[in-house]
Parts: sequence; structure tokens; C-alpha cells
Amino acid sequence: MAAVRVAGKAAGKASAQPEPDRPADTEQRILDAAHRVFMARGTAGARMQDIAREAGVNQALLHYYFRSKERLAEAVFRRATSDLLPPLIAILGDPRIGLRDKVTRVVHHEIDQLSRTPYLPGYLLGELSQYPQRGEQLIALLTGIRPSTVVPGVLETVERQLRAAQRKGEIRATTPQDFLITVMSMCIFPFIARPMLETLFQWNDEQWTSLLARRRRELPEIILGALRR
Amino acid sequence: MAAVRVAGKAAGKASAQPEPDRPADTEQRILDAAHRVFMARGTAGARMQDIAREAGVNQALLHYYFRSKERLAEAVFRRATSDLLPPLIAILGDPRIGLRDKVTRVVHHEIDQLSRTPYLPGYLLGELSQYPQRGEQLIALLTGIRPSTVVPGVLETVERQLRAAQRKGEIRATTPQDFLITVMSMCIFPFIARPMLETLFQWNDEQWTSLLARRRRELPEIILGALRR
DNA sequence: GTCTATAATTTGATAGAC
DNA sequence: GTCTATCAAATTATAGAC
Repeated sequence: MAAVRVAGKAAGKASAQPEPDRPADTEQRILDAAHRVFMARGTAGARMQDIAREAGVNQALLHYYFRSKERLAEAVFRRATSDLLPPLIAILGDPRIGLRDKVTRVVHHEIDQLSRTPYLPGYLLGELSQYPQRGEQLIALLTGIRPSTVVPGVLETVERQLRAAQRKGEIRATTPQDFLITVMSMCIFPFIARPMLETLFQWNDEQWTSLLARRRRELPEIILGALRR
Repeated sequence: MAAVRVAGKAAGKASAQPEPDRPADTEQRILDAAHRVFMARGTAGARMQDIAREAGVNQALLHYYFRSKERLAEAVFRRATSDLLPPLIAILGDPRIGLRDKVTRVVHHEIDQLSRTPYLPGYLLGELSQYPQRGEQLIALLTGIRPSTVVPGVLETVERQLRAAQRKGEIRATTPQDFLITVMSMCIFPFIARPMLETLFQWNDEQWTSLLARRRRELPEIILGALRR
């Protein structure tokens, strides 16, 4: 069924380890390889054999370290969300950062991050819609263990700032949820839709790069404009 | 690996056919069933056996009508894009519809359509990132056969309208591609991100419905606000 | 820890009766 | 056209040597 190729970086030494290039931490090598394969093909489409080849080991080692494909999938999902969400929450939840500055920083952070890991959002959202257990995993990750106070905290902070700006007549009335959805939509959607956009608009890589640079620059004003009354 | 359940409507008579509820056109029943299963689990995660059960026939019949899973996947993809894109193009490409009206109509159409088929965008964009051949299928569908003039036509029309509005000082300078990406981001992203939003915000169905109604009402103004200089 | 070989299961596809 | 039975290949997982 002719699927996409996995992004190269065959035996790249991503992490830090003494050895010139060989062993490095095997478990880490496997996790890195799994990350790439799961990102590119999704959990259902990923093959243990491909991950083994990508990691430069045999398939049995995958089971030695991770027991089963499901466990490996969980580990990859955990790492993916850890890479993406905490920095975002740190910015959004910081009450010392004003609204305008906050929007700018989030836009820049998201576009920079996703430029490096373009498959990430499609993978994450696909996982969340296809496997209900990932939702619980997400919650668990955000909290340590118990029902989250992290997100409510962020929402409260943002709400306070929105209300203040609204009182000053700078923006229309809106909920923090709507605000966050707007910001995320504008930042993330183009990455998920990239193949469609390239097809519809007959774009090459250069035009894509140019779009990203333009939106990185203009999105903060566009989003703030969308909030004005 | 515990995947999502396929949306019910077990033997629902979606199309038009004389028979009370039984045979109906078998090929159509299979395609409907395949549509539901592919939407919910993606092509890689879909199982021919599940589709057969969903259609109330045996697995051999699937091959009798569609030859292979790949062919069936193509048929589903074709139908999905046919449902989604042409109406959108009809609105966007119509030069008689003014910019403001156009945004409103697109927002309403998209949110109404996706409320009925919430899996559609996630499925489509997932397919397009995972199987390069879908891009060509998409092009072929938009044109009949040869390199498309449909999308360029839409872009030209929209660009003319954007330029006119810009000359009148109503909006900032922007490309039709940026404009369309903004509109699509705002309409489509929440549907792809729904499981994440429900998890992060601890939402139930009612709160989701309420969000959709609110955004259906407010998005046109928000988007037009985003365009203002 | 890592390998080779192989088991066990799943899954797409076909043969052939009706 | 539709079914049952079955095949062949793919894929996850394990046994056991080194």
C-alpha cells in the first residue's frame, strides 16, 4: 500500500554518549527509531521490523526492552507529548507575560518547534482519536498522577488576562478555551494539512518555507486582530 | 491495541432504495461500511473483516466488488473528498459572493458538514500524509484528468476580491493562500483536535456542542477581524 | 545484552460450491 | 452474487544459544 518513507538520520547521534558512534544507549536508540517510524506511519502502520532496522538491531531486542508493540507505542507517545506540551504550558500559564507578548511567544515557539518535528501534531492528534487510552495517558503525564490542576491553572491565568484586556476595551469577550483553540488552530493546522496544501497549491519546499516564515511574522498580529471587538 | 469503536448506525438506510431495509445495493452497503471503518481507524488500522461485519456480508464479497483493500481504500478516499471539496470550491470560487458573505457561508458550511462527519478531516489529512498516491488521486478528482485549473481559478477569484478590499482599506495585504489557510485552520482544526480538547478541558458532549454553536456564530467576525489592517 | 531461528497469530486474498 | 473453507503472506512475539 505504498507508504511514506521514514525521515532519514539513519544512525545520527542525537543524544549525548561517549562512544564514537556505535552502541550508545541501546534502549535510547530503539526509542529514537520507534519515534521516527511511529511519527511517519502512525501506530497502526508502524512495523516492529522497520523499527529494528532503523535502530540497527534485531527485532527480538525491541521486545527485550519494551515487551510489546503497545508498550513501545506508549513510550513514544509519552515522549512526544513531553516534548510538545510542557513548554507551551509554561508560556501560557505564566501570569507575568502579558497577553500580546504571550501570543507572540507561543506562535514563535510552536512554529519553530513544529518546523523541526512536522509530523508531531498529526501523529499526536491521530493517536488521540484512534486510541482512547491515550487520553488517560495524556492526563497522567500532565499531572504526575491525580486529576490535573495544571490545565485549570493555565485557563484561570489566561482568563484573568482576557478579562482585563476586555475591560480596557482592547478585545471582545471570549473564553480562555476559545482563545486557546484559535491560537492552536492557526499555529498547528498548517503542519497537519501540509500535504494537502502542497497538492492544492502546487507548492514546493521553498514556497512552504516561505509561508511558514510569513506566518511566523504575521500570526501574532492576525490573532490579536481576531480578538479585537 | 484497543482501538475506537466504529460509529454506530449499524444498518441505517442512508441512501435511497425501495427495499424496506434488507439487501439494498450491496456494493453501496460495503462502501458505506468501509467508509465508517476507514474513517474511525484509518487505512492502516482498518480490517477487512470488520468492514464485512459492518456491512453484514462476508469478507469474500469485499474482494468480489473491490478486488483488494487498496482499491477499497481508494474508493473511500474518492468519496470522502467528493463530499467535502466541491461544495467548498463552489462557494469560494463564486465571484458573485462578496468576501464577507463568502467567509460566513464557508464557516457555516464547514461546521455543519463536519458536525455530521467529524472524522472526515482527520482521516483525509492523515491519508494524505501517509500515502503519497492520495495526492495524485486528489488532483485527478478535482480535474477529471489533466493538471487542475479549478484551484487556480478559485485562487484568482479570491485574490481579486482581497485586492479590492485592500484598496478600500478594509483589510491588510494578504495572499489568497494565506487567507484560505486561515479560514480552514479555524474551521477544521477543532474537529481534528476534539479528543485532545475534551481531555485537556475535561469537556463532555454538551460543552463540545456549545463550543461549535458559539464558533459557528462568531468565527465569521473573528476571521474578518483577523484580516483587518 | 544481543543474536538466530521459529512459533503463534493476524490478516488480506482466493478457490470452488451453491 | 453470495457463501464457506482455506491459503499464503505478513507481523508480533518468544525460545534458547552465545
